[in-house]
Amino acid sequence: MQLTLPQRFTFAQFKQVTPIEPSNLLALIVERHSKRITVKRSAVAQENLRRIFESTFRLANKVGFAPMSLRDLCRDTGLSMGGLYGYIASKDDLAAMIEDVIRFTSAAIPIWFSAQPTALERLDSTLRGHIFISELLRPWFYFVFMESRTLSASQKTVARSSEMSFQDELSRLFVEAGLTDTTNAHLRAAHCMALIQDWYVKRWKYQQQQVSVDTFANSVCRIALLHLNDG
Amino acid sequence: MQLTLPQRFTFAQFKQVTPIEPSNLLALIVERHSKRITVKRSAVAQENLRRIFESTFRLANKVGFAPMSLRDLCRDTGLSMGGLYGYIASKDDLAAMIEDVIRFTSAAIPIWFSAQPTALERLDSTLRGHIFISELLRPWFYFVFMESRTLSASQKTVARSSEMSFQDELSRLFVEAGLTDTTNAHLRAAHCMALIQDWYVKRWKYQQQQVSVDTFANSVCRIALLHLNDG
DNA sequence: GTCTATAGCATGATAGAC
DNA sequence: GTCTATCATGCTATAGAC
Repeated sequence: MQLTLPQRFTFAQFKQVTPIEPSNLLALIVERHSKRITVKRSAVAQENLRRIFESTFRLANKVGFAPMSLRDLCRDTGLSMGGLYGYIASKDDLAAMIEDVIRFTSAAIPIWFSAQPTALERLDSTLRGHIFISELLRPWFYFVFMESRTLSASQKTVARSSEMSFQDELSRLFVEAGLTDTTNAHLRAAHCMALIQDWYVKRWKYQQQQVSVDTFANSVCRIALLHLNDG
Repeated sequence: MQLTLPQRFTFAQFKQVTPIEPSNLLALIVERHSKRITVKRSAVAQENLRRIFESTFRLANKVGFAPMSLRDLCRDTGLSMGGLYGYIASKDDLAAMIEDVIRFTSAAIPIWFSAQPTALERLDSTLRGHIFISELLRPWFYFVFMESRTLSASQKTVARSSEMSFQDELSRLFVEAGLTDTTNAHLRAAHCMALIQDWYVKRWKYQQQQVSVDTFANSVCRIALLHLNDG
């Protein structure tokens, strides 16, 4: 699916056309995990899942996912221990469901803007798209950033290759936009990833300085696209 | 204490003059926590502490600090549960000792280069200094980055104000170097922090791309100092 | 579909021997 | 200064009532 947006679009403009947003995520998750979720009425399932994820983010961001007990999660969601296990297979499975959302989302972004005419426009849009979707799904992105290192070796490989595939996409766009030195293109792409991740990882900093998401996106795009012809 | 180094110094040059390095950290820690550490012979204490930190970094980076059990830590260090408590007051205290090292180090960096003649040189040196010291003490920096969010509210405040005081120092240097827009200076300083943190947080990425610490430092300094006169 | 009750186990910390 | 043994607590996950 491709998105139609003006050049240098704003967060407000993005919000109106994005196919992925908090309110339709739950239906997606219920569908992708229908084998596991025993609750049949979709509306009930979505509401309880919404509470489960909301509570998980609140508790995990306060004490970390591993120390967060399922008893705390039950108290916070209003579910019982037994009830909770109608929605998740295990505590690890809960983390894997969240991971899956981010992997799915990250893979979708470059496709949204693949039809734009110039490499510079695709670059600018892809960066903005990533920043804006991470703003909409901030707790999900934050969770995956912080918890992915504690996954099993095989899951960690999947998480890293998902991140690298987005970074490689940026790299290719830099080359298309005129960066002939591929080592430099890789490094610049890594820098872009680092800047964007900072937006959802160190949010307290930008809140404190009252930096808006549009100001931030403009700043990142400016750095990324600067001097694209002198290496 | 101030350091004498050439402009755009390399990691090899930095290593020869840095007052903080892995081999003298332990003496510093023993001194700063002498009230708590019951072991009197300093050589024994330092060797056991070295093993405790080494094992903590290995285990915490594999499964996280909270899920790491003190039994695992004992198995890895060769100490018994009782023996371990001669060195740490509690599991939380162990994390606080590591935090303290990074706070102490981060506060020292700007002073090392405060006597350099121009703001541009101070900026370049301060950035390199931070990158190179985080290379030397990578496990320590990584641990604090990952675990500081799970600290108590008061400890979290201390950690954040330590990070902000370094960032504000960068901000001031940007203004001295000609950035008249202070909002822009703050944003640029935050970007610098994000890029540097990426060096020790996502090391696997740079190893995979075979980027050396000197190449990385040059790239960050280039971005940081670019167009310092056009905002 | 959701609850209560509990099995089975691992944890952080300490007491006291040597 | 380091050990072994032990305590009290809290955990994940499940069984079975309703």
